[in-house]
Parts: sequence; structure tokens; C-alpha cells
Amino acid sequence: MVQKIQPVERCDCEVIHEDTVNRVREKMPLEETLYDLAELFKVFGDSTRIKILWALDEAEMCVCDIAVLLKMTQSAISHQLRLLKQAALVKSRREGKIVFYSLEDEHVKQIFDQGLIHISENKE
Amino acid sequence: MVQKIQPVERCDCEVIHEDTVNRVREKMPLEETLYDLAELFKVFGDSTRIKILWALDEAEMCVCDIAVLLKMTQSAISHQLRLLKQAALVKSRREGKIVFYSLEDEHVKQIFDQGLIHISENKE
DNA sequence: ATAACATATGAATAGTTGTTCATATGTTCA
DNA sequence: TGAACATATGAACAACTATTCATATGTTAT
Repeated sequence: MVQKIQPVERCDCEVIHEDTVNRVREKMPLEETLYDLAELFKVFGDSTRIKILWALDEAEMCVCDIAVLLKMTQSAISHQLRLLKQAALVKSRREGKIVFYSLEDEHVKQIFDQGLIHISENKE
Repeated sequence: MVQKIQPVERCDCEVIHEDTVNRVREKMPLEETLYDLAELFKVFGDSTRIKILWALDEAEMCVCDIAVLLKMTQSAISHQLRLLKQAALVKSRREGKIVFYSLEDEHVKQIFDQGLIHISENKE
């Protein structure tokens, strides 16, 4: 969602001082980097895509096999694979009629693992 | 988004066999786990929340300071902090009128780092 | 060329989400 | 108690997104 920049009055609570705010602001990564990071995690933020990535971590698969595996339509899977490819999380190769998808690199698994650790430590 | 389960006809492409699909399906984590994982990453998938988390990694801060830092309204920040707290990514403590927020644990930083590695290797 | 198959894609739609606005809750101090 | 301040929250709205449906593109075999 596009967010408007909102003028903000400084509040009176002098918890961290003006210069501390400035220090934190200076240490923050570029706006663009933080945006890209959010865009990346947004891709992970859907259970269909999570399932596809998980499946591809097990085996290289074609579109229709993923559709069968996840009990979803070919179209839905294809749309999601496009997003995953744009995010450089999966790659594809064509062999005749069939297009094979696989993970682009090892980061996916590592990001998953960090997430799983967090979940396992916070389940109720 | 709630997704209907769609009946799918097995396609003719015998890329991975029926039993391979079954093997992959058996090795997949529980539906619930994958859903929780997606929910977690969804929280990371917004640049406002990414910025808040990044700021809190630098220093414990109160709501209004975060609002000043990010040049956003107190209300918007407060809403997002609620989501972050529900996801067990931040914790809060009250000191009089002021509520301090800080990171819940070290996972946040580690998940960020994995994401940044991926981004840095795939920027155009 | 034509049929059959695998995949991709545009449009439409229903469901979701981030921000704003108004207001409520909780705390301190006079 | 009442005023001032910090934060929380519900409702509303605009923007976004995942799936579906229909159809297009690309490939193979006859």
C-alpha cells in the first residue's frame, strides 16, 4: 500500500532524545533496501507460495504436478510461480511441452528455518 | 485469503510419478505449520513494520518516538505494533504514561539478515 | 496443418490490509 | 476531580491480492 508521508509533531515524552532519534535514523538502511526487504517477505507471506517453495525444495517439479500436489488449479499455480520467479526464488527450464521449476538458491531453506525456529518457540 | 480446495485432474505429464507426489506430500510439514509460517512472513511483508523492527533493534523506544522517527501518525504506529506483538516479534513494558517497545528476541535480526543476503545477490 | 497437451496471462471479483479519523482508555499532576 | 498527555482501538475507505474463468501461446506428434 502506498503511504503518504505525514507531518508529525514531536511529542513531549523525552524518552530518547532528539539526537538519539537522529542517530537511529542515520543507522537505518536505505529506504529502498527496507522496501525491497518487505517486498521479499511479502512473497513468503502466502501459504500457497510457501507450499510451492517447500515442494520444490524436495524435488524439481512441473506446473501440473505442483497443481496435483497442492490440489489447486494449474492457473493459480502458474500465477504464483510467476511471482516467485520475479522474486528470484525459483527458476525454470523448459523441456518440450513441460516447464520444470526448482529453487533458485539455498536462501529459501535458510529463511524458512529461521521462521520455523521463531514459530516453534512461540506456539501456544 | 481463504482458498477453496479445487478438485484437480491428474495431467498426463509423467514427470514425477504418482508415488513421488505422494512422497513429497508426506514429507511436507503440517498444513497448519505452513500456514503459521506464511502468517509470520506476512508480518515482515510491510515496510512500515520492517522499519519499526529495525528501529527497535537499535534501541528500545516509545510509540511517539517511533512515530517521529518514521514520520507517521501515532495511530498508524500503534496499530502496527499490535500486529507485531501478536506475532511475538516485539514486547512492551509500561512506565507511567509511556509504553516502551523492544524486540522480543534475536530471530528478527537473523531473519532480516537472510533476506538481505538474498536481496544483495539478486539486485539488478 | 491440425489436434492434443502444458503452460501463461488478462480481466474480473471477492477477500484482505494499511492508514486515517474520531474517540476511548490509562496515567500523572495540579 | 479535572486537565493534559501517551497510547489503544473501532469504523471506514482506498489500495492491494489470490483465485477463477476464458483464452492465448508454445510444443509435439500425426
